[in-house]
Amino acid sequence: MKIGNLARLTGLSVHTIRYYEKIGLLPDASRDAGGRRQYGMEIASWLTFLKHLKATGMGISDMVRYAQLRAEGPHTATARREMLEARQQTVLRQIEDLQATLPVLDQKINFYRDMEKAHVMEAEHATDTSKIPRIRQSGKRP
Amino acid sequence: MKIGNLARLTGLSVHTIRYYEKIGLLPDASRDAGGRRQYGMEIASWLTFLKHLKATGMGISDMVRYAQLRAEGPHTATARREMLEARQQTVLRQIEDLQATLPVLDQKINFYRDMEKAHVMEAEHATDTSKIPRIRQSGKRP
DNA sequence: GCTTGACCTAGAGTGCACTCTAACACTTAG
DNA sequence: CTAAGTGTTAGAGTGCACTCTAGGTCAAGC
Repeated sequence: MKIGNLARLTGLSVHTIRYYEKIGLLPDASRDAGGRRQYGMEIASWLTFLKHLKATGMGISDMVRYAQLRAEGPHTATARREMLEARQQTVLRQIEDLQATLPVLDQKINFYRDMEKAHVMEAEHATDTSKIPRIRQSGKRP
Repeated sequence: MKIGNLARLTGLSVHTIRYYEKIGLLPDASRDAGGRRQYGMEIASWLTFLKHLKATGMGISDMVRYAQLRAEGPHTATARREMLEARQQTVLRQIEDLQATLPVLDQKINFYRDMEKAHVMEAEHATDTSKIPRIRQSGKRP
């Protein structure tokens, strides 16, 4: 597989794949006769896993560290497991932090709803629409 | 309240507060006789709300837009509510995305656990420790 | 034979959100 | 009176993660 193909497959840009190789996230690719990078499927799954790590908020430098451990062989299994367990914890904390923002947003949204209602009532009063019966909209009219 | 005090109160740096003013996240502060910024408590709660917006992943430019709407007055209530509702949706999506990474991490962690177990067993076999009874550690010994 | 398109390199540029520097002004405690 | 501390400005610098440019090579189809 050539680099453009891998890019299409993974959703990364060709530029990004070369950049990942340069910083050590990908092993130096083998080359064809013309010097072009040749990839196998295992690189696609490695990139997919990297995308998952990225989705956890892991930074490039940690991902490089993980890639180095992986390259060192099976005796780094424990170190890698510990990195992933640490990630688990940060993901859980991130979820908590995001969840904590929801009530804040909710409260403000309701505050604005009240503001809008008051604004409408004020307008109604100002133009004396209080005696004009409100039109009830029920169901959909296309 | 002077800027250093506000910084301590909100956990932001003095630099950041001035930067926020420059880009329009904070109204231009009133100054004392010596030209120093003077703040009231309402700025502290505004900054706290901005921190919540930041925690939702909102970028600076959107926060500036929100601040501008706020400065324009109550007739922008609807626009502001819509911004916050959009935020709600992105927060929910972010939570989902993070939750989706958890099984991936779990799987890999278990994979490494198995790898570690296999590694230990291999080592035991190599050094023929199979007949040496394992020491059971129960409770704590300081 | 020539054009097209995919690939190559080194290195420069981008956008975000700060973060810091230099050089100076003012206030307050000892 | 002076030193420490806090404030001021314009503008430069930082770190991250790409993203793009210039100038080239190479293979395949017409």
